[in-house]
Amino acid sequence: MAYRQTENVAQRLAENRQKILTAARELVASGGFAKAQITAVAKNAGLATGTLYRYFPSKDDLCRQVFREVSAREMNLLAGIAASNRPALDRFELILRTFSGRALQNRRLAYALLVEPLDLALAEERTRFRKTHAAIFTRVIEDAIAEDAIRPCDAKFAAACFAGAIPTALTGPLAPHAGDMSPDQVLDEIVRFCFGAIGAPVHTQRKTASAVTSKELRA
Amino acid sequence: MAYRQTENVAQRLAENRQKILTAARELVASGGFAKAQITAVAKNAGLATGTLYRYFPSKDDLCRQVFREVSAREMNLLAGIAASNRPALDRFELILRTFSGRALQNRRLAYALLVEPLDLALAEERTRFRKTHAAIFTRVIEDAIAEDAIRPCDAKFAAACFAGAIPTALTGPLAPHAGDMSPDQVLDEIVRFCFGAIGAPVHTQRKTASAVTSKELRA
DNA sequence: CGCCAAAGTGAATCTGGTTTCATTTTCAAA
DNA sequence: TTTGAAAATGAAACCAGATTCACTTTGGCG
Repeated sequence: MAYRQTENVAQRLAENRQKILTAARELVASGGFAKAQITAVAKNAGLATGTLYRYFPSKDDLCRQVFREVSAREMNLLAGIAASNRPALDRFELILRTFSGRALQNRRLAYALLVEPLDLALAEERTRFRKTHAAIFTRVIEDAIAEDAIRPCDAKFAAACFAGAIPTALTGPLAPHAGDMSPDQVLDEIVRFCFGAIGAPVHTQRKTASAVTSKELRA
Repeated sequence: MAYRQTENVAQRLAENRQKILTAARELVASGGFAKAQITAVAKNAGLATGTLYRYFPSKDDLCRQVFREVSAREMNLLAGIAASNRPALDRFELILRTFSGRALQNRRLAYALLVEPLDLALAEERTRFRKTHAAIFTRVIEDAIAEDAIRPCDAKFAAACFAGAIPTALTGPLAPHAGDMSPDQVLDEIVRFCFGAIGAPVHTQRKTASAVTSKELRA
C-alpha cells in the first residue's frame, strides 16, 4: 500500500504554503522583517512552528521568498514600462512616478524593502532588487542618449545614483515628514531632480500617462 | 589610606581605552563592523574580554563610539568646507569631491560607514551621519539659491537625494567596478550628476581648489 | 614588607532567537 | 476497522555571540 498523495492533500499543502507566505508578508508589511520571527509567522498562519520547517528549510529561505515575491511585482511593473515603445524620457518619467508613487502608497513596506536595516541574507536579496532598478534606469538612460534626447553621460553611473537617491528620499529618516510635502510635490521633485541629473529638459507641465498605482495594479 | 588614582595609572587607563578603540577601528576598517566582535577586539588590543567591559558598558557602546569617531572626522571636514566663504557652488563641488575622494581612498571603511548592513544600534549612528550630510548639502544648496546661482528648488529634498545617491554610487554592489572607471572619472561624474540635479551649469573645465584628501588631512 | 583597592582575567553563564525530533494526529488504502 | 506513511506539533536542544563574576595580579601607600 504505497502511500500516494491524494489530490485533497496536495491542495491543503499548497494552501498551507500560501498561508505561511501570506502570514509572513503581513507581518513584514506591518512591521518590517524584524517582525517576521518564526514563532510569530507560525502563530499568524495558525500553524505550529515546527510545521513551517516542512515547507521552508530555514527562516532565511522563507524571508527571502517573501522578499522576492513582493519585490518581483515592483520590478515587473517597472520593467514593463521600460520595455514599452514610447520615447525614452517619457518612459523614464513614468518609471520614476510609478516607483515613487507606489512607495509612498505603502511606506512601511517600501521602507522594509528599500532602506530598513536587514540581516545579511536579506541584504543580499535587497541588492538584487536594487541592481534590477539600476539596470532598468540604465536602459532608459541609454535609450535617451541614443535618441539624442540628452547629451551622453555614464548611464550606469547615473542609474546607480538614482537607485540610491530615490529610496533615501522617499522612505526612512531622511524622507520628508508627512505634512512637509504632499505626495504629488514629492513626485514632481523626484522627476525634476532626476531629469536634471541627466541633463534632460524639465517641462513644468509635462503631460504623460499617469503612473501605475497599486490600486490600478490590483484591478 | 583612601586609595587615590595615581597619575601613572590614570595614564595607563587612558592608553588602554585608546588601545581598545584603535583595535576596534582596525577591525572595522579591514572587515566592517561584523568583524568587531568583543573577543576579536580584545585579542587585537591585547586585553582580556572582561577588561573591555571596564571601559565600555556594552559592545554596542563601543561600536557606536568607533562609528562616531570615524565619522566625526569626515563630518567636520565637510562642515568646514561648507562654512567657508567661497561661492556656494564652489563649496558644493569641493564638498562632493572631498567626500567622494576620501570614500574612494578607503573603500572598505567607507562601505562600513555608508552602506554595509548593520544592526539597529549602528544603523542609528549611521542615520545621524547621513542626516549631517543632508544638512550640509541643504545649506550649500540654499546658499546657491540665495546667490541666484541656481533656480529655486526644494533644497532639503535634493540634499536627501544626494545623501542617498553618493554612497550608493561610490561603494557597495552598485558602485563601478575597479577598472570600470578611474577615481577621477568617478569624481567628475558625481559632480556632473549633482550639479545637473540642482540645475547648476556644469563647467567641463571647472578650476577649483582640489578636494581635501586623507593624506592632506593627516599632514 | 605587607596590605588593600582597583584593574585585569577568561571560563562559565546567559540570552533570544532558530531549529530539531520524538510524539501525536490525520487520512487514504487495504 | 485497521494500518502505516506523511503531516503536524511544540517542548526541548541548540547556537553564536555578549556578558558576568569569582578569582588573580598590580602597584601605591603606610
